[in-house]
Amino acid sequence: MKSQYIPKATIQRLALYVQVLEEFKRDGVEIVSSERLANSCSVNPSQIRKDLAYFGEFGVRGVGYYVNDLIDSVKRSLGIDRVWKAVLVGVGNLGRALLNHNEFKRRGFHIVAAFDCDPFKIGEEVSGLEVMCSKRLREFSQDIEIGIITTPPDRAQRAANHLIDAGIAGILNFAPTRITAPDNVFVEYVDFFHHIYSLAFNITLSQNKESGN
Amino acid sequence: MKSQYIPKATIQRLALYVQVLEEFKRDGVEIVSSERLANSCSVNPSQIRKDLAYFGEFGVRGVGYYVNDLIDSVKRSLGIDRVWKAVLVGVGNLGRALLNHNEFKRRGFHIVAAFDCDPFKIGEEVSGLEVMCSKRLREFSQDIEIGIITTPPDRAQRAANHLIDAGIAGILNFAPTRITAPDNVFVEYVDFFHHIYSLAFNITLSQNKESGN
DNA sequence: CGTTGTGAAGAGCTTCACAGCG
DNA sequence: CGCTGTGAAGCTCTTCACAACG
Repeated sequence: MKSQYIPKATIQRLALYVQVLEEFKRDGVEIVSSERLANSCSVNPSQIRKDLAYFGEFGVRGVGYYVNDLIDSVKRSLGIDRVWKAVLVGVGNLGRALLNHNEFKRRGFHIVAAFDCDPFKIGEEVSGLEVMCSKRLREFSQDIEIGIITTPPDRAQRAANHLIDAGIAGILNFAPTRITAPDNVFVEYVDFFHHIYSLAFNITLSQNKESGN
Repeated sequence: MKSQYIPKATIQRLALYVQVLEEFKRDGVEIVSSERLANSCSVNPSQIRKDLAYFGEFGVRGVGYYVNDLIDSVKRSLGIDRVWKAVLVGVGNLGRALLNHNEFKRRGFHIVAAFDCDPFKIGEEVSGLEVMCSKRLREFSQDIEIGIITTPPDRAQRAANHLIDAGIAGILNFAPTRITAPDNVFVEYVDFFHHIYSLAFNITLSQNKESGN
């Protein structure tokens, strides 16, 4: 198959598969069937086989998938089989928490610099990095691929502009606001309020259903 | 229209509309057309009109939508026109950052208690709340609707079990692992690594496209 | 024999196009 | 006249069902 167009939803699931497969690996599981993996991910087994088929034939008919090999294959498919260099803009509560979060390094995303425009924060050391003025971002042009925005919403676009000037390839935006970027810069939004709103909606709906009887 | 079944994707977009509409309001915009709102949200205008139609007729033909009224209507539709009581389990870096994050209160989600199973953390005060042993969660049964999990992955299921025992209605899970819960408990996952993986994939793909010519 | 890989069918979501209405 | 609300068309993604094959 090895098709060219891959659904966005497939990519999100692949990230989930990696997570679940790494738990299987930790537990000493060596082989999984699409059915077993599907149960752990709450998706349909065919879905998994189709998702994987976009990238190659990773399984063995009559047997299943070798967990270690499949982890490597999926990581390679996603492009996370190497180190990515990132910078963070906005050293507030959330920014600090992320800088101290070892998981980034463990998963191959190395945060190599931290920026903020608050003069009181500049020069401070957070998690081994000296906080620098956002205007110095351009000096890092050669070095960086992903920018992480953790500023307040009203400064997010300015942070994005600095990152774009520095030639960033992708932006992970934690600020609760839309940002605009040229087409060749990918933007992903992380906003847990959208998730909590979704909870509120579903709970409300189920409560109405109960009392509506 | 006021249909009964509402696509999951619609709910996610409604959360986005609220965000963008509140920015319009801040900027003094009083009326928006579906087209203008659509541009700001990067969606199709018909999509917006259809999404809203699931809940009622909020617009004025020939005019558009009154921003203030629409914010209220969408919030009411989502069930976020009232206060929700929440608790947080896992007072690590991320947990602390969330407890200090005023945005929760501002949006009507009041975190009324914080729990952790580490004896060194119990009794500590974080953002005005005394950290309590997770086993005491049941004492809050009457009072809580949403549980926020910010434990390490290996303790997430235990945290979830405590929350479920306490009769929680929904769980927002920040731990990078799946958790199981009965059908009447809604679970939402927040995992920014899925987003960063998605960036890595798209960047890799576009780079391959360039060099592949 | 059992599980993958995949074309075809089905479901669900998005967009179109225009009637309805202020 | 202009913009909303909506049935119908179009499209994408998911699921089924089974051939392929180790």
